[in-house]
Amino acid sequence: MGDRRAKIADVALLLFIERGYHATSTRLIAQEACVSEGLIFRHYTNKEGLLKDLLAEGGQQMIFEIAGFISEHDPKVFISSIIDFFFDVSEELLGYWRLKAQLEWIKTVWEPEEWERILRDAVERVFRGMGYSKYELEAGLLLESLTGIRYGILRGSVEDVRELKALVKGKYKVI
Amino acid sequence: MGDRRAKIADVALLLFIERGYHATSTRLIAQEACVSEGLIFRHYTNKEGLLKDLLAEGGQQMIFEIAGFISEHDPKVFISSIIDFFFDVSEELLGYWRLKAQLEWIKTVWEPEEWERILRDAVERVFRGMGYSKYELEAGLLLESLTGIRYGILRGSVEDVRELKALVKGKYKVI
Amino acid sequence: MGDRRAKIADVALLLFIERGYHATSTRLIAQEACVSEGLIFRHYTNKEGLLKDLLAEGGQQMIFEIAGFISEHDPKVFISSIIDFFFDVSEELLGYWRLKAQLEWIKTVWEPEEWERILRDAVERVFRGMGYSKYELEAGLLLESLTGIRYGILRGSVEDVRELKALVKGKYKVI
Amino acid sequence: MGDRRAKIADVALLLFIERGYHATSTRLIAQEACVSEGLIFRHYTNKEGLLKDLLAEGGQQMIFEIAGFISEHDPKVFISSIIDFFFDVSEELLGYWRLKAQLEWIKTVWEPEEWERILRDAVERVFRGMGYSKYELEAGLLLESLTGIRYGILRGSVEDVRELKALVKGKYKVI
DNA sequence: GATGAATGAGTATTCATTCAT
DNA sequence: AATGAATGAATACTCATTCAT
Repeated sequence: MGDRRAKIADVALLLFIERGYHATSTRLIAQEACVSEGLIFRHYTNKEGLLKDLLAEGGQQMIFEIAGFISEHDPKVFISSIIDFFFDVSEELLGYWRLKAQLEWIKTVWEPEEWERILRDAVERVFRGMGYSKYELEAGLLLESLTGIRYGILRGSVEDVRELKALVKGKYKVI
Repeated sequence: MGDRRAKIADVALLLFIERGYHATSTRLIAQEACVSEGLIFRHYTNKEGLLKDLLAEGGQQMIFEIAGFISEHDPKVFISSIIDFFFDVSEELLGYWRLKAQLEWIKTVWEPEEWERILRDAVERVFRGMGYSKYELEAGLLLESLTGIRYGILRGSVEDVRELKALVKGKYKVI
Repeated sequence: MGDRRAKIADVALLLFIERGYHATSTRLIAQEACVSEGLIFRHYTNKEGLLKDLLAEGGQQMIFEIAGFISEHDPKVFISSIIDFFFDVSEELLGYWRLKAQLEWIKTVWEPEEWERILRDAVERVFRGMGYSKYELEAGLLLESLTGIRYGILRGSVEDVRELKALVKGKYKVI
Repeated sequence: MGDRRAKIADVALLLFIERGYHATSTRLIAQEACVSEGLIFRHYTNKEGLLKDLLAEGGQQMIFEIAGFISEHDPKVFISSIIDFFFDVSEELLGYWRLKAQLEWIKTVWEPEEWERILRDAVERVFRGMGYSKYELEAGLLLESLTGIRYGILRGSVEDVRELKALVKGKYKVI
């Protein structure tokens, strides 16, 4: 009953995160999703196809979230928003982040996702607008630092997320 | 000739990084190391044992590198050193970083390595010594940001490493 | 549109010949015939049932072709006709021949088809009528040789079919 | 104990003949050969590799058998020998013949084996030496007919092999 | 220490077939 | 008559690991 394809995707995301993509067998996915193993391959060409689908969907949601503040004109509001974006990991996208984090290190050459390029462009534009001469460097620093923090949050090594966010916003004088 | 065990370890590290731990077969390791597959299991109980050994050895080297600045009393020198530590990835430890990055996201519960605890303690101590009231938060911010930057360096998303380091040192007024 | 059953049969025959019976999936048949996979099993109980149907239909056509000369009384005309029959593979029966050739070697015990028995009986009768003492042997020689030639034609190892036919007819003095 | 690789090859040949290449699973081969399924793939890259090996080995034996009469100068002896070659299927090569017969019809484009080319060249040379103007045609007729007869023998449709051979030799006046 | 043949459990994927619609 | 989602068993092949030598 209902959408088995979605069920497969949900279960797969969960398992990929827990055990890693390679360590998760299609048999396990099928068992946990209560479907036959064959059904996975009717809905997705490949195990890799299933993975890519998961990543693509997450990427789309990411772009949607970013769209909310990307055209903000007030630099202070923009920077505050982007800090929120990295600190407040929505339940929905939590899986995507973890999956991405896991896969990023396997392929030798890393290719930024679309949303990452969009974000970097926007941050650079804002910093240039604020008169920074080294706006690219400043953008890089902000984004890499925020990414590091987000990884810390995902990993659980950041104890007080709210306070840390306040600290970062303070450094950028946007609170 | 000579130390086949070391050859196995070297090759394994390289392959684990390139293709991922799970996607690297012991057969491939043996082939690339020009030894028999059986020999791997004479030197290491397991494929997992080989992995753990690699991580442990890297961790030891990490502690050794940290030891160079951990007891530094001058806060400025200390902070400058820790920034150097994260920015200047020694050729030798590059593999360890990549391997760690890859594996960090598979286990659900993340356990900090010994060197990570040592480092955090030291940073907190220094910040407290400098009179920061929220020294733990400041330590967290520095470490997560630097980790993010290091990941950025590893994956190639930081264009000008030297300039970025100068920028960070400038922010902490240690240059 | 119209006769989907026939469409399935046509496509199946083609694919069985090209790729072999076992290497042809019902899915592929369905795709190429532009019908759903399920429909195959409405019209034929089995994949094997489909195969048997194809063979049976070919066998019937074979009998029909043979009927044209089987009751010929003049031995010269009869022999000439049977040589024509083996040399001039009608477009329609080409698929049947190929399919038969392919399957003949899989079952350990080979059972001659009805048309093969009819043919052998007729040839033996004619040779006996011509006064051959070893008419069975002569019939066997003619039929096995012609079968060999037909296989040669099918696989393309006979370069000049027309000339070879003339040669054979000459040997039997029926030209 | 002993040569498991040879055991695998023997069993595989037998099964391929009985049930057909595609209908024979590697699992079955392993079971019948009393080895693990994995071992097949240590000795042969592929199931197809195993098949090719079988065919290649048979082809080599074929060339060896042909070598016995290929340089015969007396046309009568040569023709007599080649007829023997097709009529007296050695126990050892029986499997090869059946396997070849089975596979010949699956691939669309048929490529003659080395021994087939050697044989055809030799027969043409002999017929030319005998003064036949259409020596190529005569060679083709002999070879295709003999192939047909051999298939008949393999299939069991030739009742008295010895007598048929005498009949053929008589036609070519080599007895 | 070192080999390489051997294994058995496991892998992703495909198969013919069924069945509710 | 016709579909297409769904299945479970089977497929070729790979894996980490063992063990006699």
